[in-house]
Amino acid sequence: MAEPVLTRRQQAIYDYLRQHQPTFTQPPTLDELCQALGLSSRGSMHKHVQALVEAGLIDPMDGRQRGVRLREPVREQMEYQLPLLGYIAAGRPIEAIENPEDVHVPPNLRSDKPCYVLQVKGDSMIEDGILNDDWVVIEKRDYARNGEIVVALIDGEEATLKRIDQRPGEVMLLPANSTMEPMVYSPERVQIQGVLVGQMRSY
Amino acid sequence: MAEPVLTRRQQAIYDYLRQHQPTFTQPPTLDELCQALGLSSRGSMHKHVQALVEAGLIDPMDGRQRGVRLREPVREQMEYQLPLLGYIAAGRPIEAIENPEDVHVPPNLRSDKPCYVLQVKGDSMIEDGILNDDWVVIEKRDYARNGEIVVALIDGEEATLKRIDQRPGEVMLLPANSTMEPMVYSPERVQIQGVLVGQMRSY
DNA sequence: TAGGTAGTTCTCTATCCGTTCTCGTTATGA
DNA sequence: TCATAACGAGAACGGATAGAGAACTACCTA
Repeated sequence: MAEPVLTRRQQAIYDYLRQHQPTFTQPPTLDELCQALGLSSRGSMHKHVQALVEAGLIDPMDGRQRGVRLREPVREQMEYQLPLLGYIAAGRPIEAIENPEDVHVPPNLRSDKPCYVLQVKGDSMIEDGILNDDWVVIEKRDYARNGEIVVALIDGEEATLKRIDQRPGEVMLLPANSTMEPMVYSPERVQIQGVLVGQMRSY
Repeated sequence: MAEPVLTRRQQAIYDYLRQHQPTFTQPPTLDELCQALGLSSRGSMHKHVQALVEAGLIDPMDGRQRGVRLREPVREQMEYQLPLLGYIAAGRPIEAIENPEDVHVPPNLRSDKPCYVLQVKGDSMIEDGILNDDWVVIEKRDYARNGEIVVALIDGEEATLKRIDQRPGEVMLLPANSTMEPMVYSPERVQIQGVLVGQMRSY
């Protein structure tokens, strides 16, 4: 696809949306966008937004209110880079990297949802073919189906990469290492932070 | 394409664009280019830019404002692609794909030598974290150091992915699967086709 | 049912800026 | 000495970009 050619104003609006999207609780209205960028005409703003829709950077907002949504999936599909957020080791919090560098990830190793990369420390998933120092691609998600491998945060402080089995009243986190025992928690202690969608290793 | 023979001025403008492109938030206008290069006539600048367009170094700016964009070499994408040559399963020849498609491979999963990609069929390397359906990145090479994982062709017909141990008078191919036995051959029966440098898996 | 909110479409206007043109200067080589 | 190419200045034209504001529509809520 040819890269979209944006005018100055279109670029400014797009930049604003990308920069402020994380802080939005809901997408902005056209009037709010006008105020943020110093316009006074809703109609003019609409024209610019419409141009961004045609450039494929924003989802078409057919009449919907607060319908200005960045089109993440498609944009990142062409983008082969994901942030390497840190290291994950069983029993310790994710060790965050201060300056998340970007890692190349082939499109077939990720989903079309927002993803990030962690580097594995430890052997707790060794029998599932996930070794020490492997990179894992995680789809950002707060739920999982049984049998999926998830990044789980326990008591808000310990992060771990395990296969999950959710039953009424309890959650089991299953290592893939016969020297380790399954862990059982009450559901409210376990917070899912993402689901494994890809893995890479360098020799 | 005609070889680009640039005049002094054209070369100067092209150099300026290449040098300053990364710092642009938006492509420059002709007036801004004039100012940067010490001209005062937009029309003259336009003539030079037009020459660069005809030389194929700049995208045609059909009337667009701020349309002076360097034509990027399309090379970028190719750098991250390697051919998927086929499937490798212990004990059978590499099943070649008639039309080798290209697979995206991150630069840190390959070497700077020629490489290709195979898809693994079978469980013979499971204890080394290489599972059925994984992709492996292979550096094309006809020798290996002991302990490396190699693609080996036996008797010119059977290909297999194994860890190698070469001793005087014999070559051992070691599976990473406790249900399988090491294989021992005389050196002239074993031909090394490549060495494992990377691995990928999709969930 | 009325009124408010917010997206859509339209016209009008001003300015930016690419485009084309003419004209003059300088350097080079036959 | 003349033809030609490279270069530059400047003016005039017109399309591209931008913004304001009015009118309309769709939807939700009181």
